[in-house]
Formats: sequence, C-alpha cells, structure tokens
Amino acid sequence: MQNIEVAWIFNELADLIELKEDDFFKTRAYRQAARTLAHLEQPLEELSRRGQLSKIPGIGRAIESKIKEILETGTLKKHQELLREIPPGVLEIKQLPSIGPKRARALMQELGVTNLQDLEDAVKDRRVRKLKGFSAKLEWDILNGIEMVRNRQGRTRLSVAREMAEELTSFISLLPGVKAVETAGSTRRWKETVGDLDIIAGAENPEILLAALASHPRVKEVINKGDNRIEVMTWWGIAVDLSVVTPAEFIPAWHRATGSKTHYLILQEIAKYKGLKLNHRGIETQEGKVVDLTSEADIYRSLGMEYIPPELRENRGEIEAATGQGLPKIISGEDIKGDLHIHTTWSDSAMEIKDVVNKCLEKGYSYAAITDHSRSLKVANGLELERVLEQHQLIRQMNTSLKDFTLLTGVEMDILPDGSMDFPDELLEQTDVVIASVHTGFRQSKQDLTKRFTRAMENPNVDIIAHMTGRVLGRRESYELDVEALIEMAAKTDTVLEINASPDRLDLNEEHTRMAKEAGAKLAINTDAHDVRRLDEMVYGLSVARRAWLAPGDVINTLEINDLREVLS
DNA sequence: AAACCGGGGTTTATAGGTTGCCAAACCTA
Repeated sequence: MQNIEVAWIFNELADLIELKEDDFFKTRAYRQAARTLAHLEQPLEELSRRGQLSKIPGIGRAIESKIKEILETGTLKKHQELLREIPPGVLEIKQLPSIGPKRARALMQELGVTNLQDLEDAVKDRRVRKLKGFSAKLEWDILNGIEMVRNRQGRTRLSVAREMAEELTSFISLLPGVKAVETAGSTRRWKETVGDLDIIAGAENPEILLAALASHPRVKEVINKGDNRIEVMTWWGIAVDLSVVTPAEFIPAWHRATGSKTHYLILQEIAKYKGLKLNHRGIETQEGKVVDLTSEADIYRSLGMEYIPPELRENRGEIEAATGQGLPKIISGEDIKGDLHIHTTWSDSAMEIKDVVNKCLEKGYSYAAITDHSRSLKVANGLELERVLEQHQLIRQMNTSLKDFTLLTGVEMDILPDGSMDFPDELLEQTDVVIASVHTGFRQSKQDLTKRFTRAMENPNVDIIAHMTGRVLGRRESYELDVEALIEMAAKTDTVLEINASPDRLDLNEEHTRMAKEAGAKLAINTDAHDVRRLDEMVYGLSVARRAWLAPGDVINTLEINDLREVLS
C-alpha cells in the first residue's frame, strides 16, 4: 500500500462525509490528513511499524487507527460503508466544475441522480434548472463538465503511467528467465497523457510472466490473455499491455512498440527503399540475412541515420534531421542547474527552506529560488509584505554560509484581476526571481486575461510568467487567452515563460513551447514543488522541452549562476 | 476529528472574489 493510496481513501472519506452530513470539522480533518500523508517522504508502513504515526501533525488517535486498518486490510470499513450509502457516481458529480457537495446532494436527493449519465439525462430534460440553487447557465456548465470528464476517460497522466511502469517492470525483471523488460509506447515517448501502458519483455517462457502479472497486487482484472500477451486493468485505472517476445527479438519488438506509429511506418519505408525489411523481428537484407541488433541505435544506423531518442519519434522532422544534417543538441537532465519556482512552509508548502537546499544539493543543482505566494492569495497563506522582507533577509543570510550553491530570493506574485501587481516595484526591484502568475478571475474574457498578462510582462521587474494557460490535466481547461500574442510579447519584453513541470499541469504544453522557441522567447523549466519529492518532477518539464526540441540555450535554468543573474537583472 | 489544557471539555471557522442569484455555493494553492 503506497502513501498516496492511503491518502486517496481519506480524501474520498472527506468527500463522502461532506456529501452525507456536512460535518465541517471532520471533513477538514480528513482532508488535511490526506494532504499530509500524500506529502510524507517515508512510507506509512515504516512509520506504523515504528509507532510514529501519531507524531505526524494532524494525525490523532482516530485517524491513526484508520491508517493501521488500511495498511493491514487494504480497505477501510467506514469508507466502504459510506460508499454503499453514496454511490461512487455522486463523487464524480461532485468533481464537476461548479458542483460542490451541496449541489451534488440536491441532485441526488431531489432528482435521484447518482451518476454522470443520469445527470446528463436530467439536464437534457431540463429538470436540473428547476432545482433551488441551479439555473439554465449551470446546466450548460454541467454538460461541458461531463464532456471534459468523458474526454479524459481512458487517458492517464504521464507520471502515474511512469510510476506504474517502474513498479511493474522491476517486478517482472525479477521473474525467472527474464532477459530484458522495458516500457514502450507513449509512456516511453513521454507524452503528457497515455492511453495504456505498454511493456515488452524478452523471455523464453511467456506463461510465467503473464501469470505473474495477472496476480500482481496492482491488478484489478484481466481483460485479455493470449499465449504471449496479456492485457490487464490496474486499480489505478490504467490498463497495462504486456507482450513477451524471445530475447533475440526483444530490441526490434521494443523499438516497434515504442512508436509512434507514423514514425515507425516511415522507418519501414526507408528500410524498403534500402532493400531491407524492418519489423518486430528485426532487420533483414534482401538475401534474407538478419542484421545483428544489440541496441536501438543499431536499427537507426542500419537505416543510415543517427539514433533518435524516444521523445522525438513523432514524425515531426526528426527522421529528415537524423538522416541529413543531424539532430540538434536537445536539452537533457544534466543541463539543468537549478529550480526557480519552489514553495516553502512560509506559504503553503510542506518544505522548510533548509529542506529545499538539501534536496537541491543532492540533485547536483547549483542554485534554487524560493518563490512563495504573494499576499492576495489567502488560501495559500500568501506572504504579507513584511514577511517577504523577513524571508528574503533570512535567505540572504543563509546564502552566505552556503558553498558552491546560491539560494535566490523570489516571489510567485499574483497578477490581480484588475491587472495590477500584488507587490510594489520597490520590493520587486530587490528580489532575485520575480514570477508573476494568475490564480483568480479565471473566467474573465480572453481580452481581459491577455491584457493582464501583458501588463505583467511590461513590468521590467517581472522575470518569469508561471503556468500561463492555467490548465490542469483532466480537471480544468486553460483559460481564454491569446497565447500567440503573449508569446510574442514575452519575446519582445524579455520575459521568460515557464514550463511548469508538475505532471498535473505541464504548462506551457509542448505545442506552446515550440511556438515560444520559434518566437525567440526564453523559457524556464520549474517544478513549482510543494514538497521534497516533487522537486524530482523536473523530468516531466524536461520531457515537454525535449518533445519541443528545445536546446539548452533556450532554457535559462541551464545557465551558470552569474549568467543567470545577468538574465534576471 | 485534532489540538489544547488539564486530565474531560472546549475550540477550531484559509479569505476574498465570482457567479448569477438577489443568498448561497463554489473556487483558488
């Protein structure tokens, strides 16, 4: 049982209680506990064994015994009982935009609506608008929300897919007779969401692997099973497709399963043109001789081209480049010198400043910026002016005792609904990293929102615009924004655009990132981390950058500290 | 339900804006 799974049960418990009886304090207690558990670094199993659960703030006797119950049995009785009273469909309804516990409860009690389909029918019959607290406009919002949910169905965020992939491949690698096992498909190509998880294994006896996966604790049910292939559904809602091939065929099969489909089709055509045959068994010459393949690079070499990393295999010019003048140098993990968007306990994060420093040193960074929320963002405990000054003074002081590492002062400042900045220029001028972003007034017109960002960019003290389009994958569409105009403006005003690395956001997305590069705007890849583990999410931001063909020179946090200071000044 | 102070009972209430109604529900990290 992973911490996040335990946290998820408490979150759902909070939702259920909110729907049932609206006990504010109980709901809040569960929700805070869920949040705390999700942010923990150590596994709950370990903390429980050492009797340290109740030492966690926000975990008292009742929640402690519930955690133990979950760890021992895998489920929570109270949670199961409530789920019998309140169908899971109601929870889905509550997740819709503009629907909270009160409206979800009204729909259930007044109309007997307990799932999304019922709700859609009720809206189409115009029964919903008649309820107290609802309206025709709200019916419209509901339909849009249902559509968004349906669109995301079957798609999983990359981070979930990759975690699952890591767990399952390391499990499979330990099975008898396994010579190789790797993740393929869009997960390996680092697409922002994936349909299902493709795993390829090389082994002589497929049955052992198929049976082992079928009975793995993460697996909920077997969808399909053949002689050397199995498709299963996991508890995490992502389907896994495992193919077992002979060890000799592993490399070509893995390569084909990685895709993308069009990339592979073109490679096959090139092979044919060269008198070769490329398929999942390998490369054959016209005379029927099999080309020896010890790596994917051998495949590309045989076709007369440079090795193409998985992130680029989308038929967006990579084949031409790899055949001709060569692929450009693309940014990679070693290029990143620091993280410029990090929150601490001063606002709404679980990290102390010293935790940030330690983790960043561990990651080999040479700098980091502390950028807590500004005063207007009350929900996130945004810092008042005096507290920012106090924090910055502390940071400067801490910085003097650090060797080969620079701690930068910063803020993530709200661009207020009227377009003004949340902090005065006098403060911004003496702050190393000024990030500006929007957290309120999402539903303003395209024109107004675009103007708000433009005003921020025009302020010479603003260095970076964070998560500009505001999308949250599967939960919230980006706001109405003239992204192209803003990218132009960023280039013109030397404002850096952030690629927010959080796998929930990935904002800018890869398309906008490409546009930014073309327009000559500079980018920064930041985690926006609120706990220590999420400082590791830099890889997801990097994947966006790589898929957009960014070079190290396009990204400011590849610079050495002195050059970075130059850019920020 | 947790945390607190005292050893069981009390306190806790993100805040401010938006929506689309004329109040309450919802939303934001």
